[in-house]
Amino acid sequence: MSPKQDVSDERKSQILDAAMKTFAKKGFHKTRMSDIAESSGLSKGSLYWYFDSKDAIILKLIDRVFEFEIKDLTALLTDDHSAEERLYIYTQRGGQDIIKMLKWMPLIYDFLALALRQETIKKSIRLYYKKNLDLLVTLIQQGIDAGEFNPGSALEAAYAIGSIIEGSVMLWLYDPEQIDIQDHIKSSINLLLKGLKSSN
Amino acid sequence: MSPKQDVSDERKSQILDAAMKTFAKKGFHKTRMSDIAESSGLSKGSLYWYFDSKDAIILKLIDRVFEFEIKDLTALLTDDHSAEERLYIYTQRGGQDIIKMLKWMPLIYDFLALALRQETIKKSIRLYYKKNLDLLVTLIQQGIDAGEFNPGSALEAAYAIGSIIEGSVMLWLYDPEQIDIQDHIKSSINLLLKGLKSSN
DNA sequence: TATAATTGACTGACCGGTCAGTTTACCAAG
DNA sequence: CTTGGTAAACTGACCGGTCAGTCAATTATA
Repeated sequence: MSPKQDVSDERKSQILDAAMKTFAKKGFHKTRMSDIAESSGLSKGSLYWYFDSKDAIILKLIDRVFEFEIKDLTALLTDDHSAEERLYIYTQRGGQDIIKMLKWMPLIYDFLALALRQETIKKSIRLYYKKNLDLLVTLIQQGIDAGEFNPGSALEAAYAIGSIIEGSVMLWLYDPEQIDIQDHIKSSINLLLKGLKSSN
Repeated sequence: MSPKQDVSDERKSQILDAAMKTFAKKGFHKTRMSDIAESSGLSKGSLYWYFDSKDAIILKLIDRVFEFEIKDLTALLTDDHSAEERLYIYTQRGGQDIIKMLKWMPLIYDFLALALRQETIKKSIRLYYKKNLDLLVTLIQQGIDAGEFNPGSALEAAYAIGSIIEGSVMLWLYDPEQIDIQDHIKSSINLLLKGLKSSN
């Protein structure tokens, strides 16, 4: 029997929360282990009780951020709206998620930059995109099968929609005041859907 | 009269070239001033003769990378192809440029991450996007005026196209083997153009 | 000969990681 | 309900490597 109840899960997430905040504000390099310690309410020594190194914290955080929460999205595949409506729902949800993530975006870009240099991290991100695209492909294929969309490559259309969402985030991030990202995604997708549905 | 001919421009670009290579490979933090010195063929002391600090080198490099080379693109606005053809030319050129830039992408993502934390850098990037979008808006408006495209917001369509290009790069970067970015951009733009031209 | 350009050994601040020691939580024996 | 034993949890002063930046000395050029 352990002489104490296990608090390690709680501590670990305490540390990760603190690290996430500090990394987002200052970036990886400028964040000191002592900053994380202070912000987590623990001591530097304790950080090393729960994590092997600063890098280990970063890696764990990447997993956490790109952990794929697709559960409520997969429900979209079986509900009874039209494919077009479901695509809208998908993109609107995406937009909302992104707005919620605004304060973490600097951190996410640190991760993306890191990923371009480290194959392991690249893989998690690839997986993340892949799962999103797969869902889109299925959704669009359903629309094609139902005669709602023109026949054509569902994959290509999915890439187009995925690109629009990713790219919109990019443009928005550097000018969040100017741009209403929800509107912008919506009108872009609208144009695209016209293309998907048009008869010529 | 200066007793020597001025070599400072040459040295500066020597240093910036070396820094760009090393930063792209290792990232800002892991790059040592001695690395840049070695790669530039100069000594560490000389770096400080031409630049005040490591940060100064980074800032200068950002200017250089996002320096907007729009000259040959503005020519597009006045040539005699159809708006649609000119849009294709624009996006194909974009694709080509991006492929050329592949090896610099990690560096560019470092910049983008930095920009989200530093207002000055953010401004250069905002300007970069703005100039691109302005050109697109003009191009599309010409298409609308010529009756080639449906009337509608040229700005919205420009955002859509801009997003597609940016987003395509994003998806491609993390899976460059799988994706042919030129094809992907082309088919996405195609779908969008169908939307722009469709009558319903 | 004057000055611009260059060098690289050196310095000192900084910080990731360590560890000897302390506290806490829990349990079993008295 | 003590008390004492035990191991987990926690602490922060400290260590040692690292590296941006300096500068006295040297070399090249006009």
